[in-house]
Amino acid sequence: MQKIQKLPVKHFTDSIYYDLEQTARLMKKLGNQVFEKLNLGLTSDEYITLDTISCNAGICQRDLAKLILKDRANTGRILDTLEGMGLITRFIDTKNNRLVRKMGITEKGLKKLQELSNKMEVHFRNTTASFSEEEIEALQQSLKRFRNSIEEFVKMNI
Amino acid sequence: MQKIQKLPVKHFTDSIYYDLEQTARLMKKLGNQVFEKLNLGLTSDEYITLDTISCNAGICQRDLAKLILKDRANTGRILDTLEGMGLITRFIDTKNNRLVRKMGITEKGLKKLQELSNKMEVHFRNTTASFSEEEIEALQQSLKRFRNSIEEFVKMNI
DNA sequence: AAAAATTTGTTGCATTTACAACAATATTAT
DNA sequence: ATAATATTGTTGTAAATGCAACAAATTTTT
Repeated sequence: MQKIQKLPVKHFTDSIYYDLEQTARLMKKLGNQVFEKLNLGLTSDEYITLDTISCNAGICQRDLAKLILKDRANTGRILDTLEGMGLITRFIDTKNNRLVRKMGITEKGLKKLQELSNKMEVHFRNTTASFSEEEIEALQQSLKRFRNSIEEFVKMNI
Repeated sequence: MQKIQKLPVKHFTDSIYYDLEQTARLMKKLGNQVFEKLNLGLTSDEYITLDTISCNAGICQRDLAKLILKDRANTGRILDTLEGMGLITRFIDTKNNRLVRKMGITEKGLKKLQELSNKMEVHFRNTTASFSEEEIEALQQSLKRFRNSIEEFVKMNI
């Protein structure tokens, strides 16, 4: 007798899509609220971008866009802001024989990043207090597998 | 000796936030692309709303907003559209002695919903093919637990 | 009883976002 | 060699989103 695979989605609010989206939204909102409350001088998106640059030295804009989950246009705009604040520097370089704009974090940016990380540490510690490191790790692995399995079906225009 | 709990976040792209957001984004984009490709006459958000109404008869706008993950304003706008298409009806009722606008799906809406579900079935089946029902279920449970644990820290304004 | 706060939905606006079009350059195909 | 395609970043624009302000009604507080 053949095992019948039930459909993965019956109704939206029972689906994996709903759980994923709601959890992600909640996390994002929490981040935004913490940033607003602490009055740090950066939006959470700017902080995320700065952090990502700090551990991806010499990355180009397009590759950065993929990491921070924004399109090229908006990535450029965020970088304009960070550059204007003197937190990053941008320079022309080549990648695969093509001209690209690469960037790196400045001394000032590094200090800002350190400062913000310290200020936020305690706030974020609360949010995952009831989860062990292992549980979080397992969840991340599961999400990555899930993502990999659908990645091929999605046309990314970045 | 005390066990030292490592911080849950070192860098954004290594964090659970990143994995959640990227997975959710990918899923949403896939949904949008399928809807656009199949030319179904509804956006994916409208479909999701219609589906949610269909299994929550007599729900009011605010409660619906929480389910479809939009704020009250945008939920109202989506409902205007669906009502304009004749897929739902809206009526005044009371809830806790307060006047609210409730809604229900129409015959036409039900037919549309059925039609779209059939058309999309095959497309979504592919995307989770490499996952067993049990794995998906486990992931959903994990996400729900995670969500519950942070829910209290987030101020929802809906 | 009066005042303050809460619930619900709508309107308007400012921000964010996505997407297409473009320019410049390099690679690949014919 | 020429044309077609691909990569990268910017600009412009339309749509989506969130948020604050408002109105109407009810509940809670004083």
